[in-house]
Amino acid sequence: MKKELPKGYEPAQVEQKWFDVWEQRGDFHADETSAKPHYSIVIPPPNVTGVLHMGHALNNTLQDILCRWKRMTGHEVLWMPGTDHAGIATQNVVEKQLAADGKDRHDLGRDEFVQRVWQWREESGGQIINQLKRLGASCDWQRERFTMDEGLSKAVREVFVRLYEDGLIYRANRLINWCPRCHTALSDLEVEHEDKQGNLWHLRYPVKDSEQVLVVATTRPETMLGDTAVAVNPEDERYRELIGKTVLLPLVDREIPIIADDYVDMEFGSGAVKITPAHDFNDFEIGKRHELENINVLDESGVINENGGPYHGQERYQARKNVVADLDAKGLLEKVDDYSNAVGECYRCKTIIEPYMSKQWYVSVGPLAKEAIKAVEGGDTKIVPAQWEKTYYEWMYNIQDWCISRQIWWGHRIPAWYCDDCEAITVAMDDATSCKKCGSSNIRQETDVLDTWFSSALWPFSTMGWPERTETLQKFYPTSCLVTGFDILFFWVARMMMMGLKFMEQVPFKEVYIHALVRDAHGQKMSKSKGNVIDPLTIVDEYGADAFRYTLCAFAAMGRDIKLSTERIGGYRNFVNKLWNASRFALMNLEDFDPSAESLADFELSLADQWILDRFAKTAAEANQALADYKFNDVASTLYSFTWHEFCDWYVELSKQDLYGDDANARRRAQTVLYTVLEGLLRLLHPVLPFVTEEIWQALPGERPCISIMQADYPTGGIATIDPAAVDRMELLMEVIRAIRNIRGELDVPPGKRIAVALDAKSAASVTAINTGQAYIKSLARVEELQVAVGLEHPKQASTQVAGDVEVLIPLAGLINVAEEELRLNKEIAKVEKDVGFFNKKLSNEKFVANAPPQVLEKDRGKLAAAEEKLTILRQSLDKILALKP
RNA sequence: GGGCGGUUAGCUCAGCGGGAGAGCAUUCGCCUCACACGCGAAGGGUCACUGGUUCGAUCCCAGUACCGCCCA
Repeated sequence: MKKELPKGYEPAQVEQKWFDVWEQRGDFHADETSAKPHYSIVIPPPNVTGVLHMGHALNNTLQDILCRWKRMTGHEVLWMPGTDHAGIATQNVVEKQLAADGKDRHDLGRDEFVQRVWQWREESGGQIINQLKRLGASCDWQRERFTMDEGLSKAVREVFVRLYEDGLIYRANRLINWCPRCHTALSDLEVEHEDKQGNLWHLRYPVKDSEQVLVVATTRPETMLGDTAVAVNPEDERYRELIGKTVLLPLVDREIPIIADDYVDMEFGSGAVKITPAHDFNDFEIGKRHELENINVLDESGVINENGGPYHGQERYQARKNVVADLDAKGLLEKVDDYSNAVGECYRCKTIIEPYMSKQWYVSVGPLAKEAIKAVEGGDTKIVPAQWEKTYYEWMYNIQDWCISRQIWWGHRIPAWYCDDCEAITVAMDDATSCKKCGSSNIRQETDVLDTWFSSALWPFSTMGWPERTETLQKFYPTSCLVTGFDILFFWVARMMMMGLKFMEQVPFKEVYIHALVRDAHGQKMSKSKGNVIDPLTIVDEYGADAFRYTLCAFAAMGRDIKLSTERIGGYRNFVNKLWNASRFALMNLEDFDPSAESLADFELSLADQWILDRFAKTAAEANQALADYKFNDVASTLYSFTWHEFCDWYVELSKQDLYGDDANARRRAQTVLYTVLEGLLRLLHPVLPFVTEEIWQALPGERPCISIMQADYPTGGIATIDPAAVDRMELLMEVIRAIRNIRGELDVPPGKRIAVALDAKSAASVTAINTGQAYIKSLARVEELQVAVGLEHPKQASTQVAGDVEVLIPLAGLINVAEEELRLNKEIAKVEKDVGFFNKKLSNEKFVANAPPQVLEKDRGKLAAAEEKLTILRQSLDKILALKP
């Protein structure tokens, strides 16, 4: 498959082509009967309504890097994909469609509405799956699951029934968070708190049989319609006389007691608080303590109900205005302050929630949390970075029972039946037809569905076929790793821990890697309303999936948010192109090369060969370590600098001598090394850059050992025996080349001009090294004539630079401006003087010499000696230059 | 109110006990036969502040200031 690669890398067709091949061939499929060690990850299932955003892109790129890496290191990899039915979010989408036709879900009825949602899902749900594929996600797509699948629904029901039977699921009438728009209860986690600028109204409540008024402050004056007490602190001298008396609640003319409770903060406002047990969580607790009545004044849409007297039928904020106006008219409004406080909003529709009395289903999470805490403490599950463990514990220790019922239609309907004859509840695996207690068939099923997060809590085992004891579960559970953002640590990770331990009796994952959130270039959270959203697919179109993946990998440093800028992505696009062009260079020079006919061991490797092979070995080792440690940014930077600054900048240039020269053996040797390093480099890069590496790898000469690069072995270290002394010699040569280039650059010697260079080496070893590598110097530093010897006679007028123990001399002879050379030398001397001063000071410190470890001391002494020698040479050169001046 | 994180080159960020790093941006020189999405060279930082530990602190500890996030 020899072919000419285009001059610039064009990602679009390459990506599409390879993804189709991989998927159709089943390259991502996990085999549960494989004897290889397993590695498994379950995808955090995106909402079926979701469109790919930066968070998904980061999350899935990291998972894909891990999966591809593990696949190449001999593991049987299962990356389990799927989507979440996203109860409220999905129901909202379909309700919006209905609203466009002037209908609501009640016009359709429950069955038809649910049918309609399924239909929506068939037609337009799950587009995010195709978007993930565009990123190159190597999930086992044949196994794609959906939380409302038959199998997963069965798991949900099994879990519900067993928790109920164990007494861990119960019903209770409590205050819950209610979304007046979605018409459903929400768990505490589903409420987002946002600071809002509002008011604090100070209301006057007349004390009965007295001229006195009690002033109470509130941010929600309309709730006064449901007040059932006024509370003061028992220690508060101001009100001691009033405790036990009553006030006459204005507007509704209800008599309510003045009570004493420690909860009341004497410092806040007037020190007297209105108590509305049915509409405030704190008040609810106080109400319980004092056996106060709960008067609910709202209906499920946030409209004042019949308990609100004259305000009946008014929407809550309209009622607020009216209540305030009416109180003001009666002289009962003391004052209004500006006040900002945290307001709870529905996480799905941003409507301000109301604390609302209602009967809901709960999971008693205490016993489950206990196990989940133990599992992390005992190290069965490791959280990376470890700082998140603290957050995890904090939440687990303070966990509240989980409200799992939702008053919507899209979701897993709670498998409980109420008997109209005896009022017993029947909870069963199979749909009940009669009451378990009295046998009556006069029963009806609970209309509520379960919280979406209930089913996702089971994801790691439900997707593998639980409650059956499947082969998949046996092979791949517990999963190896979970990759997720910290925003769903509680929603999802904590609950998977609880459910996994309860039902599988094993942790759901051995490690949890928590990555950062992606923000815009200024650190702002990306949101539609701010208009700062960068669409991942647009990025993929513009820069290619590989470049985008590399960017995310490079940004994914632990413990910090990611500020994404398109400039950076452009930089990695250039990187991919660089790799592409280096490969083009290689392919052009490997046309007559047959890798199966050559072996590295057959050649006497050049200095450059040994150097690059040494660097490759170290790079491979570093990459593996960084991947094992989830240090994705280290992976990216290690591979970047090897590819660009070592392989391209140096080795490719160095190899040209041999590739273009007359020595056929040298050419074959260089071809072998070039091929070997490039081929290995492609494998090293493949987890991050799957598309471009496959494309190039397949274009390399010779036969491939396997059908796709993704099945090839991941390099872990050396591929040839290297003489460390050869590597040192190469590095000296490179230093000499840099020294010559420095002079050329600083003194504006035209790049095309070939010059003469004299090298005065201080050791025979250096002379040998330079003689061996003189072709490199001539080529890379554009040198015409090269002289080298120990104690070489210096040209009369020369520009000087020092490289190791080699004095680099470029004869001035009309080339160089004396004044500029003086300037350059002075600059260099100043630098080295600073070094000498630094080390002198350090080494003359007796305490340092007495206390520092010997290696440090020795190293510093060596550095001082080198710097001093360099300084001497430079000063001598300066003297010579000055002597030239008129 | 409780907790966590951040403050390093103009910008975005690595590093986290032994002479300050990268990418982008900047300056200079180059269309050198893989690549101008490129090549070579260069400039640029009291590592927020104040103390402490140490022979030695950007790095460890304490405090201050300012940003950001999570939970109530």
